[in-house]
Amino acid sequence: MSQSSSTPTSYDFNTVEPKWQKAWADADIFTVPDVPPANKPKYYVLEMFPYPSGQLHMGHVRNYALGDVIARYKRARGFSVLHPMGWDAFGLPAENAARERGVHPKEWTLNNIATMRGTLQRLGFSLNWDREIATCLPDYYGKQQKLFLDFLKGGLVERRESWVNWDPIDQTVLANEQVVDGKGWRSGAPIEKKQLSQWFLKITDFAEDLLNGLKTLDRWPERVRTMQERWIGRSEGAKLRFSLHQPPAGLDENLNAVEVFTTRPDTLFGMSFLAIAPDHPLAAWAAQQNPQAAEFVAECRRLGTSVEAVETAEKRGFDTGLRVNHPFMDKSFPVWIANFVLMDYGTGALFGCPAGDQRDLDFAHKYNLPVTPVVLPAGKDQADFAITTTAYTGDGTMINSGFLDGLSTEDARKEAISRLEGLGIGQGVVNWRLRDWGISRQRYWGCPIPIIHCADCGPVAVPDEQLPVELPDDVSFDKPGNPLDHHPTWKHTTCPKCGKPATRETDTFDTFVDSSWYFARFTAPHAPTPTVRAAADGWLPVDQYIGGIEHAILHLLYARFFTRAMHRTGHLDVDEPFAGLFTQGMVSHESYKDSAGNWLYPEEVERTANGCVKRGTTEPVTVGRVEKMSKSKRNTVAPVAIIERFGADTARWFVLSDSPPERDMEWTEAGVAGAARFSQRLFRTIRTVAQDVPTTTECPTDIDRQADTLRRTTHRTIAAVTEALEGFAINVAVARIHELTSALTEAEKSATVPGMAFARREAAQTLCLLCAPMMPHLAEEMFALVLPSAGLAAQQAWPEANPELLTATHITIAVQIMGKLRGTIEAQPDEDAAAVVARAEAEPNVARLLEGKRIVKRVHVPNRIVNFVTAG
RNA sequence: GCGAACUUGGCGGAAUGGUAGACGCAGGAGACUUAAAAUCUCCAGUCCGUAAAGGGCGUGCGGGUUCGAGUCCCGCAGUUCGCACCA
Repeated sequence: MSQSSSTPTSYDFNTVEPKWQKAWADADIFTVPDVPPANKPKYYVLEMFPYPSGQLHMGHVRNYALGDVIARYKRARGFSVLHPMGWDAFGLPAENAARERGVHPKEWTLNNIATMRGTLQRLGFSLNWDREIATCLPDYYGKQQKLFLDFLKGGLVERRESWVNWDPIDQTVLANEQVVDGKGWRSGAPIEKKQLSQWFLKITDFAEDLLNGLKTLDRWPERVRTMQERWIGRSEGAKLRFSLHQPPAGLDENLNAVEVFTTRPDTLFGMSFLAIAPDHPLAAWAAQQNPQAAEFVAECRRLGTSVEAVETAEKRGFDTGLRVNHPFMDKSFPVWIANFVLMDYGTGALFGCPAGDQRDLDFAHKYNLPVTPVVLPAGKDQADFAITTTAYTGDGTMINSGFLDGLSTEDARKEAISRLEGLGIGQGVVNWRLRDWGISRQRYWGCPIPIIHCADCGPVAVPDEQLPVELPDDVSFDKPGNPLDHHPTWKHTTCPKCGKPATRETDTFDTFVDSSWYFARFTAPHAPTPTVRAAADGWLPVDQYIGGIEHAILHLLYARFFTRAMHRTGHLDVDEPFAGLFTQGMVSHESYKDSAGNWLYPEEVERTANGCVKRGTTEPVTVGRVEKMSKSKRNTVAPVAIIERFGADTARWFVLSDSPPERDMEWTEAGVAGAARFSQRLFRTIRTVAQDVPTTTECPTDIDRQADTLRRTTHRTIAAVTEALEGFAINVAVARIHELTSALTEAEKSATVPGMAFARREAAQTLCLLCAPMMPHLAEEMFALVLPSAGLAAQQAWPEANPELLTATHITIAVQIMGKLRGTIEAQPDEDAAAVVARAEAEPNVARLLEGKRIVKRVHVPNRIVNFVTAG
């Protein structure tokens, strides 16, 4: 069979994809101005920017394909769409590469960025590349330093001592997750707790606001809001001071009373001990006095970081011998150091009421401390009520509680607080689990903290005109510790205040700082100030943010905090950065092991009739579980390899096809092949229309029923795909496009009936535009065949469904008896109810089954069902 | 321990309280071909029945609401995720 047309016989993505990418770039259609145009509504689509680890992986492809669908769809719907991309480019892997392979972090990072940018561009994402930023470049991090100094002026920054995990070999601070079983993850050295002076951002200033703001985020997943709510952790209670019962001589006066936080001031009469954290100042004093106390404290610290210590959770304590006075009773109670008391929650001290708290009860049993029930549950008799193995934490009536006796738990709480306030030793307070954000890191590859330390003036802000404080390039990684600290000259400078010799802060920011405001920088990425108000206020908030659930708490909370802090310091005018949040699932794949138990890459495995073997051999391969793609399990598929074999559109189409975007999806060879097959079939179908039907075809007034049916399918598909895209049901949109494609292919058989030429052309043009958000290159190629003079598909308006064509020409109505399907009948849309019910009753099978039965009710739901309810 | 989500064919999944299983993958049968690939057509929850007609059973399990429940309510189980000694 000869193909006389100039169009190729199959869709050749290798030549087509670069062609359209160039056409988009030449037409400059993804660029938007810093200030959103007034004549169009704005829409800001943002995907979480990647860490430049080396290669783009499938998770990125899924994330960015999803975002691109939204961006292209919204553009077609008439929005001015901001869709930028950048790089979260500071971080430890670059330093590890430097130590392991001798590559400079900057070179390593910039090379990775170049590689990954290339892959993103080959995928044809509709990004505004002029806005690209990399957090490791002074142009970005210098503005971040400015923000920090403004926060400092605004009272949102504090310097204070704080406990850190110190790795004595690597000479660095480790995050909790880098400490494994009490040892450094790289060095294996036992980790020490050390106090360091660190910078803190006062996120707790906004605790209430961050909590309340969650209520306004109605386009966020419920579970993310719940996680943040718990993380912020508001609890109401009281703070009160217990004075020491005979304070020992020589004790610091500040330690003469111990302040505790409690949510249950009503249970004060059930107290049997006071417990303090091993890091509590009074514990430190006890440790000085008593070697056994010192030993206990040291042991708690050693176990504090290990996972099993938390899991085994045995309550242990050490009696200091000190005693405190009860605020309401003429009694005193022992002060214990207890391993389950956390220094960084509340005040680092609590009063133990064993009857009302399970932990306190376990502790009391272990050390033979008294248990006094103070809350009597409803329906229980005080005479035979006792607490044995389970504490009672619910509400009830107060007993054994002096002036609180007989009150409800609720009233007792209020009464106890008012008495404490009356005595001047306590008050009702709100306590937060959220703690201030320590941002100092002893690392090289991060944003330098713009502070100069002067012996006379203390820490001094670097003056604005000296920003950015740039990282030096000439650093060495041959010694442990922070290369900035070892650098021969970098840190030596003069004090901006007094002019005397001084040293720079050599700590850098936590990299979470970098990602806390990049969405704002994207609105004016080259401005000399961190933001430009008209740009930031015009584009923000991000209308749709898309990324992984793993950032549900920290990144999203920090970004919400930064936005408020930037608002307070005048850098922008919104409080919530992300109006809509979508969390997409992971990409997973089967895993494989050879007979020796080594992991194999998918391309090393071949499927045969008798199972899987190592490619080119007969060595059997064990097929393991479907798991998240990871380098360690080697169950990864490289996007570049897929693009080369199948094209960008096929890769995009497949990651969007089967699974709903919020769920995990499995990457399969068969699935990609199916996607590739579909793109070819779609192309052939559209090309056939382009060849068969002249572009000038008009809709004839007299149209055949088959043509009319195709038209209705087309318009119903428009409505269905639109609805699916609006609801992020991309897999459903894909299914509807499959259906219209099949209908159009089917229509080739009746190509000559009246009206079919027009119906086919309409369907073909519609298909091009409907699939354009997902397969933009193929869409352009097809669109150019169908409507050669109409310009780019990427610039067309989204198709509109004609309401008159949204109903089918005839409808199948289900006929039920007692809710069970017994037959179907055909009906006109909105046909008269009586006629439909009569026809339903006459349907042979229905009539047969209704014989001898009395119909007590006929339910008719127009265009849907008829249901006969019978009796007897 | 606390909290949340989820549970539908061999698989991924679809379904405003109204014909459960759309669409895809894998599978089966056939057409085309010397053959294969590609492509196309048809079949396909399960059981009874002759692959007909028809019927039974079916959305994790047990109840409930309703003319009608995958969908709403109550209880249970399982899976996954998050937080985890939070006073």
